[in-house]
Amino acid sequence: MTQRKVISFETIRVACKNCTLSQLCLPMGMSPEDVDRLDSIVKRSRPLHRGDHLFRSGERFRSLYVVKTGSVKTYTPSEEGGEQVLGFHLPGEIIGLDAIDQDAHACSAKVLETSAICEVPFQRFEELAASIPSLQHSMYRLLSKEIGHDAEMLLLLGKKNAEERLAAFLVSMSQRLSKRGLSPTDFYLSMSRHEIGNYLGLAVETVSRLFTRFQDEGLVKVDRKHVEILNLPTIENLAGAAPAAGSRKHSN
Amino acid sequence: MTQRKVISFETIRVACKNCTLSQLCLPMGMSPEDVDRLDSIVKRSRPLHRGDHLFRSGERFRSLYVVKTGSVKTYTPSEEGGEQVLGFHLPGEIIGLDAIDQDAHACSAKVLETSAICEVPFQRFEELAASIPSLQHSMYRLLSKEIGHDAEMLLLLGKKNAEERLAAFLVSMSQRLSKRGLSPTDFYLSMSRHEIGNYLGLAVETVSRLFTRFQDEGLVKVDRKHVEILNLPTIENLAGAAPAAGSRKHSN
DNA sequence: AACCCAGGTTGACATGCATCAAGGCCGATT
DNA sequence: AATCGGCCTTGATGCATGTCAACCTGGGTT
Repeated sequence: MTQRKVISFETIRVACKNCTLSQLCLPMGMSPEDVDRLDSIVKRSRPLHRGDHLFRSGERFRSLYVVKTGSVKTYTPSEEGGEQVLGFHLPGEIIGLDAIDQDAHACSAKVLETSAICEVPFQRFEELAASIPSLQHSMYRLLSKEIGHDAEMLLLLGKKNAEERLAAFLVSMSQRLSKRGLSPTDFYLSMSRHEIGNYLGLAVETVSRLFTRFQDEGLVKVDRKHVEILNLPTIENLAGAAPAAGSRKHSN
Repeated sequence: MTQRKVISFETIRVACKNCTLSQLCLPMGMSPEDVDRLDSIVKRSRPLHRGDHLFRSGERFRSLYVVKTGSVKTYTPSEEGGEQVLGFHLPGEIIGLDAIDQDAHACSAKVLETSAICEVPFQRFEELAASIPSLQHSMYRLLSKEIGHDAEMLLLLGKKNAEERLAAFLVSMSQRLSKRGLSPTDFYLSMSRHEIGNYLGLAVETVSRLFTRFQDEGLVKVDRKHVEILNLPTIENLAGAAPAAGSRKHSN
């Protein structure tokens, strides 16, 4: 986002310790020497473009990926062209954790917009982690956090109605972007309505109608991919567990 | 299940290396000495009973739990008594991985039937793992596997209809039980229809109707909690991604 | 500038499943 | 053995959301 005019190779290959994401990425209390060691195994490639794949389902697992700028979606391609979107990944977020177990990727990762991605060869990382307890623990937490996040999605898909799902989606985007120092109320969605619907278990048409409704209710202002959140508290309420009063739905 | 007539304390406190679950639990290639070290940190309690809690949402995270016999459900209790069932845990399966990140349990774990549970104090385990690479790697895989499993559930809740969900549930039970050396086609469900419905994002009534339908179609024989699977291949087909031909549902 | 087209919106309709309601079954309690 | 209560089943009905279809819109191409 904030980039110098002259983009030299050096600028792109900014070290972990200078990365704006370091506080998200690096475990607290890692010594400067350890950071250098970690730094030395991280690969940084030239920017990837919309449609590029980080990896595809079935490929051998080699590396984890960290989004530096841009965004990535992960999805499981199915037989006849259909797919299930598993998640959207914003700067500071890690991709590929689910592949450790089988030593192969079970999902594909596609870049949604021009993005900078760090690649972390897992085997080297694992060796490094073995000698840095705080890194080790950090890795456990990362994996654990992913599990916790998935549990939230389970609740969303299992118990929430369309309105609550889209509200939760907007809140999630808002929170994650603001954590990155970006505006929590004004942002661009890099994914299509189609992909949002797929992710939330809704039809495209439903997503579209809900955006319209939210706008009519003065909760947001939407223009194509540009979203301005006008009334975040109300949206947070909608997203929250509480189903509309009088509904017995899923109180089972 | 297969238990000696005289259940002495010694019998219950069977060491990891003699545990029938050891091949599920222990990473391949751990030396006997390392197994002993692991063994020494595992606590084994007297059997727990239906309704007992391993832990409750909000409690400080201290230990992981492994089901030896019986079954456990995890769930997130919500405001007004409602809950979302996150999973059912059978022998050999681990509980509590999601709590590492926040150092606190975000869900509760309740025993569904008389069960034997191993408790693994996490801090000690982490120290131990740091010095045993294969254990370390095994732990990563465990966490990763959990993430992969959650992704499957996401797909189930996001894209499958009621029939596919119940079929997938039956297939999952069948596979997991058979991996424990139990019958893949004849078993007892320790959870209620209510809990199954909650887990699958369906109303109790729908679950009940589907069991009836499956039985009418000759796929299963159901008597209360006792399930006999008569036509596993067909059920596997139902569970599989493929939605009924002609349906555009969720091909988005 | 005219065209094209993918993505998005909107309307009309269909349906799967939740909801509501009533009754049945079985184990527990006395 | 009679009573009770929890769990399960079955039937009737309604609604949220998927589906189908038509149109709109803006950006890219020639």
